[in-house]
Amino acid sequence: MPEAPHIIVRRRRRDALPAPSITMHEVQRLRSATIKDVAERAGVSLKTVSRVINNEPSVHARTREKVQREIDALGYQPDPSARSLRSTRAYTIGLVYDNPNAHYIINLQRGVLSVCRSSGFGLQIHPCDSSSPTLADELCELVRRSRLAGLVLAPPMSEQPALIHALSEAKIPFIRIISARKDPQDGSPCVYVDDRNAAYAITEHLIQLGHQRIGFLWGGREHRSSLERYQGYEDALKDYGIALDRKLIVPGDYTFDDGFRGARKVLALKDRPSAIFGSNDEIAAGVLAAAHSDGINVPYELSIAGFEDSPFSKQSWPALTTARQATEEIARHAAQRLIGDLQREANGEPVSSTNEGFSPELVVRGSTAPRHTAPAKR
Amino acid sequence: MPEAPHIIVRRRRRDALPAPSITMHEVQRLRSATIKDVAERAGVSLKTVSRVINNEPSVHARTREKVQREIDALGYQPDPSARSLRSTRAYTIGLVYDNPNAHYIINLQRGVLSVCRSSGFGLQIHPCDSSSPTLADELCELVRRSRLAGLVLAPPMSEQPALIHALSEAKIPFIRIISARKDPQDGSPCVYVDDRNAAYAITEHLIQLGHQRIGFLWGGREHRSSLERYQGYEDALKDYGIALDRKLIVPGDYTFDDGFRGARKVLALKDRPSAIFGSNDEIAAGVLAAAHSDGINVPYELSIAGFEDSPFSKQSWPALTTARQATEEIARHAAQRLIGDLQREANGEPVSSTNEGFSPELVVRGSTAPRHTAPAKR
DNA sequence: GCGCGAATTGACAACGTTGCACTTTCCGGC
DNA sequence: GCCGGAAAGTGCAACGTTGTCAATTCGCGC
Repeated sequence: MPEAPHIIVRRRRRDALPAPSITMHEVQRLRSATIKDVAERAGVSLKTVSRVINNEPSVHARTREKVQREIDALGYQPDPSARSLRSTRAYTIGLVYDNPNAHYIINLQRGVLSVCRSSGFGLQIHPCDSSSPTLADELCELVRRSRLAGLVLAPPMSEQPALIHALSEAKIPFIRIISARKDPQDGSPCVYVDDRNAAYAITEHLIQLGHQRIGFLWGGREHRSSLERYQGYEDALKDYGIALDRKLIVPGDYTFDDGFRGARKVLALKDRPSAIFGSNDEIAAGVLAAAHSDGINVPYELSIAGFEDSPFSKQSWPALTTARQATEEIARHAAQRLIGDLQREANGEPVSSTNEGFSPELVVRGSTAPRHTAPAKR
Repeated sequence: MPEAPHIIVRRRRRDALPAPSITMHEVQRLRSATIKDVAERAGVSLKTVSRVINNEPSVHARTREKVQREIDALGYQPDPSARSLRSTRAYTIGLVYDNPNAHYIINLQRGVLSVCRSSGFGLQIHPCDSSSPTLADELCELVRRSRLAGLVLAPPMSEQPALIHALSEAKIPFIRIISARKDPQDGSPCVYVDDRNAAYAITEHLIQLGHQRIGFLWGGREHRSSLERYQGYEDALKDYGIALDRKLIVPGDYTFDDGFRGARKVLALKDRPSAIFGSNDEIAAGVLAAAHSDGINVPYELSIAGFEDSPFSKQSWPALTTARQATEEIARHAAQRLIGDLQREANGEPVSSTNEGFSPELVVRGSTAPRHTAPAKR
């Protein structure tokens, strides 16, 4: 009976709670599960459970599954303090983003958080200024101070070579979420999103509706995505044999105001476009406002497409045709990869070397229609 | 020699470092001092050092000084993991929210984060399901597991008496952000936002534009704010001697779809309203879409007002008249109050007893106009 | 069956701190 | 000089996890 004294101690602790007003059942629920609980229920040792939690090798598949079942059943989550006290490893990751867009960030957080929860990592959010010259120092300092195991970098930070280089130098593990057509294979791990392909699909959709003169409003150049989206647009025009008209292409940032201004500009042309592709939904919102304020009927006189599938695109009138980015899922995969690599590295296993890719998908809504449609009479 | 094995292990650990390139001195610096080191040098017990660190009483001034000298000499800093594993005090607060609206959440986070940064606290974000029956357990669990010093509760969690009661019972410090006309003085600390007053201002604005028949679309009843906003509406009608017409008042949730449906309903009335007040911007967006789809000109045939000043309200066409909530500032004050109270309590000082209040302010944009204006001709 | 290396699992200590229950010391009043 | 009680200080266990190393089981060729 080697366990007897231990059990007695546990009893004492529980009885020490304000007993009269709390039933045993409630106490059970208030107290969170530990490895010990899982181990007892699964009929294995503490260490084996620990192995399962940390994805360590040399656990039999059957055992692993049995343990995992109990972990799920109990809703067990490892205690970060205890973990980092005992091992030298850290169990919190950082999510680094600038603040382009609340909806995007929230989904990013959701995705990363869901992985963190299921793998027992903590999450530290870190909004920052992507244009700060001391950003690299700031992040190194953050990692050191908060004992972060690694970083998830959102655009545009993920696309700054100097920053990436500094983090590599400092041996800080990270995963980048970037806009790219295919796996860049540049040696640093990333999750890539094929904006170019999605922009192609949007442009193609407009062309197939009969549009030949399609305006394009750029997003900010600090975002790789703006170039990719432009290239998708260009690719489609080329494939369909439509000549590029520079006058229809306007630089700008990912903002409502630039969308408004850019739209005003191309709509003032003698031979104005019958469709405008805004590089994101906010730009498209600006285009929509410009059209409305000029009394141009959307979509009958002007088709408008955005990019991102933000809430705005569903709530505007007409609702925006756009490209849906599975931000939450992308974030989940990024976090998965980072944490997976961290664990594999800790176990001396080789880390993954191929990067995952996503492609946003075309969502057709009311803001695009065939060219030459008569405006609705009211 | 009960300690012998211990010492051997320590040695081994240190020797395991890449020895050739690191001098003993550097190893010392890499490994941070522990209480044990301080205690040995000061010639007192571990516990006494612990007392000094935590400013506990029952330490002789002479001893305290001696220990403090060694702490300074060694540059000792307590290990947060060990600390929070063993003790109850913590230096991280939690931000608890359901997910109504990305923009609101981001601002909440920003405000809380800015205070956390300046006061050396960590922040743990915790999105959750406000309707979960086990929410109270979940939060207690979260606090325990993540060693949180306290919680910032956003609506609607902040308005669930059962939850508040459970947290109080569990002696978990928290601050609530709630919708209330004035300091509720119910004993639990809060920051209150006078939605009623702001809704009054919006309704008054519509009335002053000449509107007499003003539709009102409710938000979700689980939010105290929806009641407050309704009451502000009612107050204004009463003050201006306008009879309440139940047919103009539609229940619903804080959603686009309910805004759309609600608007359709009141706009189908024989004597339809000339203005509609949606309880938030999302509802107002639905109203706007309904108006557009019915070919009703906004604002000339129908004025629309929202509440919240979300990005949508600036980007829609026409832009929405709304009430601006200084969410970030409110969050900042809430966090300030929580952390301030925690520190005061730890120092044995009295905690603050009066609550702070805010009132959103009217923002007039293009979606509201005087009644009887002729529609713009195009 | 048997032996043997590999795969799997387990026992135990240790991470750095604080809570608890003590013991020792100090001090004032008799 | 002794007593009693408060103040000061101590020792030990425990927090929940992982590292080390040893024990057990498995699979397979003979």
